[in-house]
This record gives sequence, C-alpha cells and structure tokens, in this order.
Amino acid sequence: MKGPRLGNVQLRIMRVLWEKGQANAREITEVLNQHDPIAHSTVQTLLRQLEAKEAVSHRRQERTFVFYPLVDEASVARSEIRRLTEHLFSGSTGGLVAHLLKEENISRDELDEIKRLIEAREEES
Amino acid sequence: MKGPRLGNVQLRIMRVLWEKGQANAREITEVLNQHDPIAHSTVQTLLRQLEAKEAVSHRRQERTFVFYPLVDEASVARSEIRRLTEHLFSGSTGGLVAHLLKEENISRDELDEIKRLIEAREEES
DNA sequence: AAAGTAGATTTAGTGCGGTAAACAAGTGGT
DNA sequence: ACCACTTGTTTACCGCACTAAATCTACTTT
Repeated sequence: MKGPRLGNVQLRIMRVLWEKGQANAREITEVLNQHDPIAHSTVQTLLRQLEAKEAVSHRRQERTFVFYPLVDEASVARSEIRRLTEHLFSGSTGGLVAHLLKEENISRDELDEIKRLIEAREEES
Repeated sequence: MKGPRLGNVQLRIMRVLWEKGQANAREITEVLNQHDPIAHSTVQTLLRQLEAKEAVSHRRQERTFVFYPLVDEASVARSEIRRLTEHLFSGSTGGLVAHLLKEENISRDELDEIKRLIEAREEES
C-alpha cells in the first residue's frame, strides 16, 4: 500500500507493534491505557481496520490473535512527513527542518546527534 | 485556538491566504484549480468551516467577502508537527529531525542552510 | 452441568473533511 | 422588465477515525 493514512490512535497501536514486534489485542490495550483510557473493544475495532488496509496482520496462537506489523515505521513516517511538507512547506523537506531548528525545542544532545548526521551525510556524497 | 486541526484542502486554502494576506473565495478557487479541479461551492463550504473554528475571518467589501487568516503559519505548522512527533517519535523533535536527515532527500543548499541554523542556535545558548 | 471468563465479531453512533448540487438574492446588460 | 451571472447560504451525502456496547463462541472453573 502506497500511503497508508493512519489516525492518531492507529499510529499508537502501530508503535506498540513496532516496538514489541508482535502483540495480542489485550497487551496493546494495556499499553495504550497507560496513557489514555480506551476500551478494549475499541482497540479491537482499530486492529480490524488496520488489517483491512493491510497495515497489520495476525496469526492465531492457541485461541488468541497475535498481531504483527506489515508496514515498517520508516515508511509510515515518510508518508506522514510527505503530507506535512506537501501541504505546509511546498514539498521542501529542508524547509521543514529549518522550521524545526528555528521554532522547536531541541536538546543539546539531540543537536549534537544532528550535527553528526549532517557530517555523515556530507561524507557520502 | 490551541491546535486547529486542519485537513489537506483546508491547509491549501490557508496557504493561499498566508501568501496573499487576504483573498475572496473566487480567487482562492482559482488558485486551487491550478493544481486540482475543485468546485467553487466546495471552497466556500471549507471557508465556512475554517471560519467556524476561528482559523479565518472575513469582512464584506462591496458585495463579496474578503477572507483573511486569524492563525499564522508558524503556529499551525507547530501544532501539526507536534501531532507528528507525539504519535510517531514519542514527542522528540530531535527524533524527527534525525529521521529526516537519514531518510529524506535534502539538497546541498538546504543542508548548508541547516548547518548555518545549527551554528546560530549554538551561539545563543 | 452451570456459571464465569476471555476472546472475537457484529452493530451502531458521532464528528469531521471533502464533495458539490440546489436555492436565494442582488447586479448588470439588452 | 427580464435574463444571465455572481455571490452567498442551505442542505445532503460519502468515507473514515474513533468510540464502545452487545453478542457470539469457546474454554475454565466450581
């Protein structure tokens, strides 16, 4: 699937799966409940929707479904970022980065990491 | 308004207004039509919705409405980015930047600009 | 066997973005 | 005076994210 548009809660479910590799519905509900209360049936509905758009799949284990991601984090991030840059920065990724550096708080450590990445990037080209 | 969640087309309308400062519905429709065909009444409906959530307002001029933005681009960008980082990068802006540098194409010019911004930022702290 | 429990499936309802036709009202030309 | 055109307003529909109760199903416990 090209750009699987995901909602906020759907994204949080995906993140649980990316982190754990796999999980059943109950485990996901518990993780999500640590942040915001959510009904188990809601999580199940969303898992079904995610499955319908081929973002996750499941296999039966004993009598519960174990879900696992079909799309990886980087590609979802990419398409979300693309949406953002398209509609707010005329498609320029650099414009987005510039905005981030100007307007957002970034810790010193993260800044160092970023510098490292830039240098790494300059090497290769 | 804290986080005025805007849709894709709503964002494109806002961008026209940010660029021009103000515009009537017809002008907006024409700009949008340069990219994708859209009915004039659709634009009017969206302007109405944007007005309902206090993202734009209008004043009457002769017999047409001239719309102007109530929220500025940077703050909308900020809240959209917040949504993205919250749900994909555990709230870490640095994580987003790191992803961008690793996974996205950024031109050499933009890279230089980014370096300049990092240095500027280091100075001030 | 009955009751309880846990999981999956069905069904339902709200809100919103996007789409646009249909309708109303005033303006300008012939 | 009438007709076309422009502009704004009302109304309607679709799809989807989110919400969650209700129900079905199968296993466990007593």
